[in-house]
Amino acid sequence: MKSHQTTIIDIAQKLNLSKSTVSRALTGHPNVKEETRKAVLALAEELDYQRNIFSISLITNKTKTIGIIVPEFITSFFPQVIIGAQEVASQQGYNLLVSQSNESYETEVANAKVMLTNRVDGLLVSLSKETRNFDHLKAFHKRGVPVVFFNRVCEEMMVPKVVVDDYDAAFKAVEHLIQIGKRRIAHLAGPESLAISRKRLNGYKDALKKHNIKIDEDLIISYDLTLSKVRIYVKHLLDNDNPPDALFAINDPTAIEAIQIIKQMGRRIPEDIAVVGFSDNYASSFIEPSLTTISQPVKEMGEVAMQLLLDQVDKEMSKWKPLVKVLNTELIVRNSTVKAS
Amino acid sequence: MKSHQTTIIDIAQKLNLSKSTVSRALTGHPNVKEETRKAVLALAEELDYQRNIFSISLITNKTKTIGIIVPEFITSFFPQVIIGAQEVASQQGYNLLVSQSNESYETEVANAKVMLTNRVDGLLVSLSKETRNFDHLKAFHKRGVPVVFFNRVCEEMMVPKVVVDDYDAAFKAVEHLIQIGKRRIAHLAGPESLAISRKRLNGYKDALKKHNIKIDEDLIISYDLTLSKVRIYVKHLLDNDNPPDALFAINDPTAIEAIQIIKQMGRRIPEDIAVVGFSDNYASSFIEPSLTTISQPVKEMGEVAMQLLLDQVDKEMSKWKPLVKVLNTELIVRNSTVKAS
DNA sequence: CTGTTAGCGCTTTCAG
DNA sequence: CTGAAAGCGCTAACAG
Repeated sequence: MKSHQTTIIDIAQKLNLSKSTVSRALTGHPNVKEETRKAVLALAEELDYQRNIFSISLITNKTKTIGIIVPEFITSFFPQVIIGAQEVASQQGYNLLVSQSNESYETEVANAKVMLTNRVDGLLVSLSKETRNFDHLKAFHKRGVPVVFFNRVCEEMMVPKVVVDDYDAAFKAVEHLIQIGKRRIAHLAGPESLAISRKRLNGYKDALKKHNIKIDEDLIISYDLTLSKVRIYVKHLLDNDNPPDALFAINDPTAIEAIQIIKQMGRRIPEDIAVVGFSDNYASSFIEPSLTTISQPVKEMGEVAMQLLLDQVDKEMSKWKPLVKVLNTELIVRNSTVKAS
Repeated sequence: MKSHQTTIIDIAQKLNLSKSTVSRALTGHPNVKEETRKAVLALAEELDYQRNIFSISLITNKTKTIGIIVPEFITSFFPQVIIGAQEVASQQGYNLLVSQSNESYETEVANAKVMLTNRVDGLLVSLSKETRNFDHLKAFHKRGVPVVFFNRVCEEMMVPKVVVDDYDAAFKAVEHLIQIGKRRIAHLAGPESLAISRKRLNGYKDALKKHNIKIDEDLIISYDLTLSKVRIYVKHLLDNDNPPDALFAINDPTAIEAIQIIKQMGRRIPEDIAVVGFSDNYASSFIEPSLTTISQPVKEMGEVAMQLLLDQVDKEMSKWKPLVKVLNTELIVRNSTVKAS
């Protein structure tokens, strides 16, 4: 005795109606006698009828589902973006298929394939740190499925993107360090493959230039975001004849890791070395000392990205516009640079 | 010029074969001449053919998709469970449809509906703090879709569950506080609707009983997990003639919040008041003082839950077994109870 | 307002 | 080994 799903046919038979009439009643088509409609709706309710999404998708070639691929959701950044995206999507009748690449290119490709197989109507992506080839994402365009990037964007694809002004934010962060009197400012940078790494690095460099501080390449360390490696770099920087008096980290998890190591090494923050992060993660306000950082409007980022994407869905490809939205950032000054009095 | 998806018919025509033969070649059916198979596979590759999942689901009534509903993914707990679940699922050819209830009963119901509409083959759930009615989940059973709970389980449904021994873990935590000399131990408990709240509360009480400490109901505060309210309760507890000398919090986010407030109030941790949490979140090791807590095998929880679920999928309902797996916990002693020497 | 018919793309008998 | 035909559940013309 297998459980049978109620179908339109079941309802049609019991009510002695044609399938099409039942279908019309169920979909709110005008040409149905009020009485008939009520009878159908009542029976549908009673039998717990549920439209079969597959037959509909088979006909319409639409799924009302948006895919989203993020690098990770251990730190609070991406989850909050997802919350924003989720909200906008469900308002407009779309579901979200969420997956995480785990910062691996291979997994990202696999995820993309799943999205393609499940025929998402659109795709939201923030790239893994390893991604340098974008064929798996271009495949969506070949199929007429719009793609929108956020945070970690692909520069070679002309599609909508939602970012913050990473250059400007980094500039602000470093200038802040200079203003509190720091001169030897180190930068723990991200991998060059990511545009955000390059932009933040440029902001760092230009802030130094503006204040006539010579750029010391020894103070710039580019790493692959594997947190366990931060220890090596921080030790390398501090166990030096001429150690830095400040550290600008590519992101908050890196900064938090660095702070712990600096403390273990017995240096004072911010007196010996000030620290600035990027993104204002959940933990950044209560690590000790609390972390000065750049806050990004995370939820808004998800909302805007989803809206940009939904604006493309259902439009012809030729009408797609590669809009780039730049959201505002804010420097949050905390104890890792300026001690509370 | 709309983009046309390659179909079996396209391939059949170009190769002058029947649809069925192409289909057989594509699905690895034995009765196909090697030569034919190769030709089909080659052309499929060339034309970037992709099986239409809807027609298949329409026939098989399966989606190879598992749904998972969690209360939130801001703290690191649930994301890590999801990672474990994801891994097991994809190994066995299943995709994951992730959604979060945001601790709201209504949203959980809406999410469940989405899962039902998308015809997931199985559902993994950790309940929202508000959920007291389970009709939206029982609906899955009516449709022959298996459900497995983890962490926040539903006691009235006889389905597989993956939990830790919350009673025992709480007992261990409180006994640890007693062993370091604490006697007035407060408990910031979770809402009564959640079984984990009740079990941890019982563990707390029984540990006190075992050591002949009278239970003081004034020291037990049950709250709804809204972090912003922790301030009120901690103040209430400490601004007292006879304040507690220890606090056992229902979970780590609560404990972390409490620690910050206790510090702001100028009390010393652990001398004046020791703090213990539950779950070993990402931030717990680096808050200051670092948090003594109960660690749960989060990733394993996801893996086991998914395996239990997949064991039901494809089996007849009559053969489902409501296994309950209890995973091991470990007390992690850190500076919030015992100062590092 | 209602019924009939023809598919959406695929798998699965049943015949060779 | 291959082909023809039926049909999964629904919608969308086309006729009344």
